[in-house]
Amino acid sequence: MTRPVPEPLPADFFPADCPVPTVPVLGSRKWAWKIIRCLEGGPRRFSELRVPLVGITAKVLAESLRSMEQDGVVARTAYAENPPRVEYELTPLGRTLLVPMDSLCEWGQEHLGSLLAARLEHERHGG
Amino acid sequence: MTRPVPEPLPADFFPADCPVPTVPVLGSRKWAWKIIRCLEGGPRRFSELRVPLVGITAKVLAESLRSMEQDGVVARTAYAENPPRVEYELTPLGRTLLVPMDSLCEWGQEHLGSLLAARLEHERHGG
DNA sequence: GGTGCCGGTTACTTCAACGGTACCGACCGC
DNA sequence: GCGGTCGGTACCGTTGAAGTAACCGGCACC
Repeated sequence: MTRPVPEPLPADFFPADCPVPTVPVLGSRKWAWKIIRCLEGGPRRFSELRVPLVGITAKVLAESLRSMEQDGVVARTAYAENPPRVEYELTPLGRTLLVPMDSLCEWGQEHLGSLLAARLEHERHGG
Repeated sequence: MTRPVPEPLPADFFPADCPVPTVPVLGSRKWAWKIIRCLEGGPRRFSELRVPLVGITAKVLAESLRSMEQDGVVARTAYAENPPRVEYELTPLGRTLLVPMDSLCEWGQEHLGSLLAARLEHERHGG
């Protein structure tokens, strides 16, 4: 192994169209990925989503859905009925997210425990 | 098409050990994934990392590295030399993150443009 | 003794996401 | 007119990550 960091990293190591920022763009919302999972099986109503998303408030769910609608991954359909009915579903673009999400979930199943354990370890030691 | 949402989602749709929360746990730090990419090729020094991470400040880089060290994905080695030398590298656990990251990057290369375009679209109309 | 390098730290500010509570508008049945 | 359902909005506070700016200790070089 005579390959101990051959060359330094250049300032343009990340090109302008680099997809790495994808992760923080997508991952910043706490509930977004759970919502995507809930919509995987078909359209769901607002109050129907609140059942599996234990602990979410109406406000946060509405905010998350609006932002996902804005991103084009979720479609909102309001029916002029009474009582009101609103359905949310994944767009084709939203469905494409299932692939990387599965990959992340697979990682989580194998390694998330180690990571959280290490995090708790340091919390105990460092205070 | 007689399958329009057959059954409602149960309250325990997400099991306690569900890996979906992996995403916000990992994705919350803006620079973490870029740092991982920088360390992919081998150990790097603190100031060496600042070159490709255009715009990061020493404080944020130090914070990010500490938190990643705490999570067990990065290892820090300080050498008692002068001027001081500190090297950071991926742990085996950190290397396992390259797989889901590649998956997300692949998604980003195909679809991140659409998402950002949709986001800007709504900013113009609604903003 | 002054300057610079390296790898930081500290204090302060800003900002987005989250959480909690309260309330709304329409229409129904009583 | 009263309450209930559905799908929200308004207001307010908290938190955690990011950004800005200033400074530090140790040594080497001049």
